[in-house]
Amino acid sequence: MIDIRLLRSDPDAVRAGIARRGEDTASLDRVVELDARQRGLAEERDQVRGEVNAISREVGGLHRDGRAEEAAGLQEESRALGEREEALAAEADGLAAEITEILLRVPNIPSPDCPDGTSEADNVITRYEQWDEDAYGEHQRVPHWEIGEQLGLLDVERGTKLSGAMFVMYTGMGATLCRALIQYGLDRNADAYREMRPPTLVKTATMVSTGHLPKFEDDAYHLERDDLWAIPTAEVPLTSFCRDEVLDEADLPMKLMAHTSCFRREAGSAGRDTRGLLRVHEFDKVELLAYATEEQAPEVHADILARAEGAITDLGLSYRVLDLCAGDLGGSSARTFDLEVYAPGVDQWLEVSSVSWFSDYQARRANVRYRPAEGRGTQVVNTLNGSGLAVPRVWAAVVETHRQPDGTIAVPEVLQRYMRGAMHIG
RNA sequence: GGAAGGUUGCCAGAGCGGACGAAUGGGGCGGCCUCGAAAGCCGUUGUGGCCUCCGGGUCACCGUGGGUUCAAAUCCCACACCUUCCGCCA
Repeated sequence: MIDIRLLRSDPDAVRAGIARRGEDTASLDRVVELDARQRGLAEERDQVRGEVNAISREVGGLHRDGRAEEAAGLQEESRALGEREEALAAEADGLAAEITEILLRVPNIPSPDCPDGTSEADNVITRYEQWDEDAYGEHQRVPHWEIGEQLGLLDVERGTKLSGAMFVMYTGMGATLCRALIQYGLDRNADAYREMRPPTLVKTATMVSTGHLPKFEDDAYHLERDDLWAIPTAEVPLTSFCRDEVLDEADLPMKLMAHTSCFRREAGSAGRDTRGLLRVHEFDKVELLAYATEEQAPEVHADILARAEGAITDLGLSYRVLDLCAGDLGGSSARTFDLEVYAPGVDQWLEVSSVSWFSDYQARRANVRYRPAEGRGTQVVNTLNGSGLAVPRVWAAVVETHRQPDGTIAVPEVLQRYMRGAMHIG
């Protein structure tokens, strides 16, 4: 949630920021107007409450002094004030609820460093790593679903039989590779990130905290009977780990990681990338997340990006880094770098990590604060996160990139220890 | 799923209609004492909203949401969560 005080004191700046996303800013004007009315009413309500409190104290005194009969008039007066207070409170609460409802749908203000642009096409490709267009042989130009079928690593048909389209069944060494990637992703970050294992079903409030609700309701699986949501990423439970808490500055940055299943309805993507592992409803991912002060945030952002890159590099994959433009930024993010890995078999760049800085947007929703070492009061923390390793697309890139002329797959060295020492698949 | 008990400040724990933002103890912080420390003593110690002539003022918060009352931590109702026991179970 954006800071309503900033909207109040500098509405033009907020409008300009939101406009960079190509979003309509009319709702901001509406909030400014409602906020002014709400505060007026709340102030009046508090004043009336104060009068009621004063009278009650007086009545209390009269009762103690055994002059209860003298209190009747005051009680009558207070009752009338009470009715007025109730009316004011109802109106003020109604406006406050309306403001919150709008504000929960207003995205974050992009960082000034975030490039201009209105769509995916305007994202800035910052750099290519380990990539040589001409370095790929014919044996690498086979899509992973074909390789998976040849070597018995994927069973697309049976996955569909069980759960429908865009659900996957990994088989044999395919499943082992899946697990190896997860363990690899966790182990290489365990030096600085505390491993967590959160629940994958969460309450509505948990989804609201990260910004996945209310605006993106259609993207998530919802278990109606129990009113629980299947998490689209471990970002969701990890961001709420400290919800409604006040941390010590000494605890920051607090770095966490978790492997979880992730569930996405992919509502807007029907018919796109339906083959293989490019887009699936359920997948495994190792997520890195941190709570930090605003001052620490840039360094932590760089750390997560470097770690996400390191995992890809050591798997021997090619990738590129994109600096997302304002128009393509996720709603909660202020700045995002996307990592896209090159999969030669499908000849596509696959997004495998979004490394984002959310400023205090999520933390304000989640109400996560910290007590500064110096000075009084509390401050809202900053949150950052990114995928340390997202299994299906990395799995696909590994299989396609490391396919040998004889049709087998060379297991990257860093994974061998997690695959019972196997150096080849097939 | 059934039964009983519980939820108060950083922690423990009192309060069960009025002077309660809340006793008392512990912890933290500051000070005294000391060569230094312990002990002891004194003081201090929540969060948020709004207003502010920046001195402060005011309102809210005792699990959550309603209700009763001039007045609710305290009474009533509903819900959530926790603990224990029974049942079921990986």
